[in-house]
Amino acid sequence: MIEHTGSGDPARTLALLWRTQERVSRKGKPDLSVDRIVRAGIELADSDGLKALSMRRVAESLGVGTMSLYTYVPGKGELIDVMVDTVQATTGRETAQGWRAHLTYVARENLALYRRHPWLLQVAPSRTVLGPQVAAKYDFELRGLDGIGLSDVEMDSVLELVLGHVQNSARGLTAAAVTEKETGLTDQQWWDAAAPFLMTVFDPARYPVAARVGGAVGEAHQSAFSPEHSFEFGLEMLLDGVGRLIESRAL
Amino acid sequence: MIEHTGSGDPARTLALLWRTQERVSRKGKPDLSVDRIVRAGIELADSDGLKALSMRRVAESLGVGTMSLYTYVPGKGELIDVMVDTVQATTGRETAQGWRAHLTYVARENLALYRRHPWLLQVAPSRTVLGPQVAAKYDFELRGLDGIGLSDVEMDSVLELVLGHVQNSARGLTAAAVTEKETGLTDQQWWDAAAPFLMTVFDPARYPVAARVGGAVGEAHQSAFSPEHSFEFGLEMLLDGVGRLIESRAL
DNA sequence: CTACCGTACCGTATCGTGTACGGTACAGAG
DNA sequence: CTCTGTACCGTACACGATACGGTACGGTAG
Repeated sequence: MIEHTGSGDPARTLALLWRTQERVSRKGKPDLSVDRIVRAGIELADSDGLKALSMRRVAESLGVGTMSLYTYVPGKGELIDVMVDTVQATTGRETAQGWRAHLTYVARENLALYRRHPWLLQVAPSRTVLGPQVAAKYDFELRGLDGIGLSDVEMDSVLELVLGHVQNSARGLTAAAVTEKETGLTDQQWWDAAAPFLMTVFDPARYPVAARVGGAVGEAHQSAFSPEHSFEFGLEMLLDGVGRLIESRAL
Repeated sequence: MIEHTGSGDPARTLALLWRTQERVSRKGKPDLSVDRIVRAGIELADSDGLKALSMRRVAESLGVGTMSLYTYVPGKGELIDVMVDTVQATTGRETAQGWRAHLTYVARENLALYRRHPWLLQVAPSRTVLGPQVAAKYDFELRGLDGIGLSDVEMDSVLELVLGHVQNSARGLTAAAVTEKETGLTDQQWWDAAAPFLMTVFDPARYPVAARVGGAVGEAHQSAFSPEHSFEFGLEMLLDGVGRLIESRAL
């Protein structure tokens, strides 16, 4: 289940993200607000996953009617957009010495973000959410790459590459937990149910390398060691490549 | 919208993937079949996206009632699983000289696969679909990394890293098209609608680097050059890192 | 040839979505 | 007190997946 966001008018979405509406509201007593709704949405998604996020459930958790939400938020897509932007603010902004330490820090912070909010992986990254928190984070992350010889486009490409790797790693790290909640089946249970059947059908003669490697990976996975190591190992490789690029630009 | 797959019994799903059921069916005249259903599903997803894939629409395109599908397929999740497995068979299997050429070939083939079937990006990669085509592809892709000094787990990690990069690149490359279909808005239209508002709110003083780099990336994007280049550039970096690893293992 | 029965197919119903529309009730202004 | 704008919500609709209980027919047993 990949959720698409921001259904309609971009200007409307942006106004919401940047809170431009100046909700004066003399009349009536608004006990609801965009922030309360967004907070409730984040809580719900954190605990039960994106699939469980419905307007009805958000409204219930706030003790209001479903349609009341639409006074503050144009629709579900936009709500998710604001949730995404809001959550970016929780990443750290420490300045590190040098681009390599900076990118390592950025990678770790983003990985932690995905761990706190696994549902971010379920949101389709189709059109970037251009909210204030996203902008601030983007600015911070680029700042550590500024003035070391890379072009603007290269800075963006490098950052994108690192963040992409983080996202892949996050998938590996949180997949088990998310899938377990989604399907109600432990990885172990799933394997136990699948294994006997696979035995009869997965011919090691037809797939010799896959069988051997798959087996080894399965064993390594049980020691719960592989995903973290894979993250660090991939990051090192990337940074080495980036280092070479920077050196070539510095000449 | 990320679609989750394979709802229920793993054994049932695997039996479906490997076509173990031996549908003898003396009685009645089955003009329907798993393959026909899967083909229809792939066609529908190719042209209209995963979001448009509903049991009703698949049934309609086959000229049968919705519930008839359930005679052959346990549910929508399992249908998607079979679709995913089926589509893997279309990737090339040419043997290349050396691991670097092999990985480059594998990366390109996978990128092409995503281009042919963008909906693959919308399927949650939660639990690998262990079908015959996936197994065959995995085996082929690993074979080119066998016997060059890497451990089994390392072989898998390297492959995963490359495929992850391909997936990220595929997102960049196809995002525009998919999002356009999903939202009915061109990137250009979206920007035109968003730009005037962003001007008023996106303070270059607050986000100096982001503003500069974002602008440059936007311009580069218009020349439709960046994503392909980003794919190649990232791949080179990864392969350099892998080369270093292999050298260190060869000692 | 008839009776039977297993199976392919499907009509209907249930429950869950997002959200459009038309109220209702209340707070503040005149 | 009247008027009006707004916060909130009840209901309805158009989808979605899929459980359940038929129906109709082809092959087989007698």
